[in-house]
Amino acid sequence: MVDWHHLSDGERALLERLFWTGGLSRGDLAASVDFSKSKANMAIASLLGRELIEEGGVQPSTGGRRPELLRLSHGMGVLAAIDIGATSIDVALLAPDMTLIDHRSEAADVHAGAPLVFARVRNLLRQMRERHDIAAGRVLGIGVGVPGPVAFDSGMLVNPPLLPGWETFSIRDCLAEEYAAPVFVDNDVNIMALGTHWRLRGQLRNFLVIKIGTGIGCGIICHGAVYRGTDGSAGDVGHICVDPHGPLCHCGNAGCVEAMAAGPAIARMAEAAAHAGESALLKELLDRNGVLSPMDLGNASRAGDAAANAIVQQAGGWIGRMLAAVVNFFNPSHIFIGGGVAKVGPLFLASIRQSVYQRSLALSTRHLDIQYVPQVESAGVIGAGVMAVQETMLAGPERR
Amino acid sequence: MVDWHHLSDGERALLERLFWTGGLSRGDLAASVDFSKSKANMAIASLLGRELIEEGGVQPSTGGRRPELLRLSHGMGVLAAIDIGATSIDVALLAPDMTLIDHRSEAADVHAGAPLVFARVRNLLRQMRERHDIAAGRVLGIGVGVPGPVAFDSGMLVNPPLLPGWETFSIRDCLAEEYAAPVFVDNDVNIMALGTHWRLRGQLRNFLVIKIGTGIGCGIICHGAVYRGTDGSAGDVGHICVDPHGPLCHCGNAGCVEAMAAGPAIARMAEAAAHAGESALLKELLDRNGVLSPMDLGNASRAGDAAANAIVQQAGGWIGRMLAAVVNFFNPSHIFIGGGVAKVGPLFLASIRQSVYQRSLALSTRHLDIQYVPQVESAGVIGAGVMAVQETMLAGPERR
DNA sequence: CAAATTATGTCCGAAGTTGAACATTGTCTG
DNA sequence: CAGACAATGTTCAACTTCGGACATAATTTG
Repeated sequence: MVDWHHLSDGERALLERLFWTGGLSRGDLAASVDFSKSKANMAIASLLGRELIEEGGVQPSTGGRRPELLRLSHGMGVLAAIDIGATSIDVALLAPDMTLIDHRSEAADVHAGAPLVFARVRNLLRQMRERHDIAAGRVLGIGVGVPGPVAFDSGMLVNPPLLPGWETFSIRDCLAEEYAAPVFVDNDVNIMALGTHWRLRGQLRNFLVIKIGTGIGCGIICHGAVYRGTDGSAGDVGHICVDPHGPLCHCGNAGCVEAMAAGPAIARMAEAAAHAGESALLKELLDRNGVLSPMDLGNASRAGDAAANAIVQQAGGWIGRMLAAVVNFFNPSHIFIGGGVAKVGPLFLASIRQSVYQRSLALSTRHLDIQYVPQVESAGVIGAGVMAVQETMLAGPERR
Repeated sequence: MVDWHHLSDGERALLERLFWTGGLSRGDLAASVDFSKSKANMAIASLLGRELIEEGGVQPSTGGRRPELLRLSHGMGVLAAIDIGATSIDVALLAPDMTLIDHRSEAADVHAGAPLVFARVRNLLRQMRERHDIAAGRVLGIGVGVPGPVAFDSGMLVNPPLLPGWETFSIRDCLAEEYAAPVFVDNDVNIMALGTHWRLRGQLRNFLVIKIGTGIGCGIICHGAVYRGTDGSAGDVGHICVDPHGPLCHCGNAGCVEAMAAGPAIARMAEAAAHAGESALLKELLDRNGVLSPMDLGNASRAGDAAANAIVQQAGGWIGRMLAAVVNFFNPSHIFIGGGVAKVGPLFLASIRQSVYQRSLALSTRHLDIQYVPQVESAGVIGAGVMAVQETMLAGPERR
């Protein structure tokens, strides 16, 4: 395997720039890290010699000699990315520039327990490696996203409501049996935020990624880095109270957004509307499937169904109330909304926007942009891959 | 004047450590910035030669030669600190180690307008300088705290509710007429947070300082630095809604904490209780002064007055609801509560604590410490002084 | 008081950094 | 298509910085 340890600070800085920009010419690279041409070239030569970076073809000229693109070398190794969802597992192998080598998404029941789920994960990874002829030793780092609170340093889950029993299972140790590479575990929203951060090329300094599904979580990028808080539980916005007189939440308090506007709450409202005969369309969808999903509600909403629209607007309004509090406190430049419930469509986003802009201070919303997470397939595994690269290659040795 | 410009990165790092620690021996200093002894000694010699630092006496031995303390030299210059309150102005001169050279606190009416207020500020500063024989040129930096939202880069106020008309006045330009030193302006809560951060020697990474007075504001220290948000309005927690069915706030929305638990709301509740005959003690205090202050309410509460206690608990409960939302989102290690309303006493703090712990997630409150700001006189001007030092001496040249 | 301990000061070969000259490879113009 | 021009890549001798070894200094301990 290529030796990517023992990097000097300068070399690491170059790798970091290449990772975030996707590729630069020697001149641009030197300028972007404020190195002299000679210093930069020395480090570049060292990295080229060790095959950590490679030349990636000449770019169009801007009036003189054409610059030669430098980029992270595919030969240096691969990253393994694992994204555990409430009902699915995604496993992928990625090159250091975050291009997908292989990707499998499968339905899975997390209630089967962590050992079974990770036995499957390891199987999938092994199959992928064999298909592409990649030895276990060539895996440089492993990133894992899980739908629950994680103590980042230990990599252990802490009282995960959706993953009962997982708090005693060490994902790190399980994967260490097969891989020497370091394993980093974080919750799915931080992963999503990190992936978004990378896709935006690290341009934004302070933004939020909200994931609305069975629960509601929030990934925070602050000063350009993932913010995890003191106990790693920052961004747990699902239990922010938006109505003291609201319904009781399973957490014991009343009026949590999660109890009023997350997937289950929305489905319940839709089913109630269907039973009450407020919407023939929802009734029809309910009778067909036995349950109503956010997608069903979205279809009804897009078809102009009045009852569906009312539910979507109400849910968006509650989310907006919660976000208004967060915006007043954090003053982010952007909020990206993702998760299953985001699929209910444009009216949901519009309702959230209206509610936030109405309730937040003018100064905080002057430049605030609220939009859906730019959906790409495999967003989860890319975020996990970014974390793996960051923590293994780009962090100082003290983090390894 | 001493030349403190043109510092190398290494020298700046040493100064920064000395500023935050208050003084270190050569060995400790070298270790704390991870320099070799030779490198550190070279920089130390340079700084000593330019009289930016000085030797401050030997410390007790720990078994061998006694270490010689190094500290920022008083001779390098002074900082000017200005803290504008709603009804008072504080002006001070500080040494680089944040010891007070002189300090004046005066009542002032900010409604008289910024030009008049700052004419007085300049007068006070000039008097102080003359008394201590300090030329204007020896002022290294000026820090200003104001009770309203500030665009940090421009130093201008933005739609300040408490300071009408101030948004067109440039504090920076006004002081530049007399001082060549750079001027930094920030809102009073950030200043308070920065001062607290310095008093705790920069130990805490993520914490909040809540100021409850006429309004409610919050200073945020995130990743060890003041977090101001995208538009500089981060921490504006006063208009977080804690009860959608609550009373109308002057901001146009219903149920803002500020409308339910800040100084005016508490006074109103206390006066209502007095008029309703619920408390003889409050009635007596009201009759004596015509109004009721947080201090009056605190005295009644400490005397065991039931009506006063009920009000204090109610207000603390609302503050706690707001903080619970913020804690779920931000997961700080500490929350410090200050401002005039903090004077109502221990029951207020207890009510806040109870409300927060009840409504926040267990994981977030496991290590959470909520207490009053460790009150020292002149906390405001010290915070402003810390900002001045940080932004002038310790920030890279690109910030100046 | 000798030996051990701790802190500080100095030196020098090794390693890193730099700017500027030089080399290379392209475009553009007449 | 020659020659001017422009951007990029490479080399090198002068210069700066570094880290460890060694020397010195002040105390405590036995």
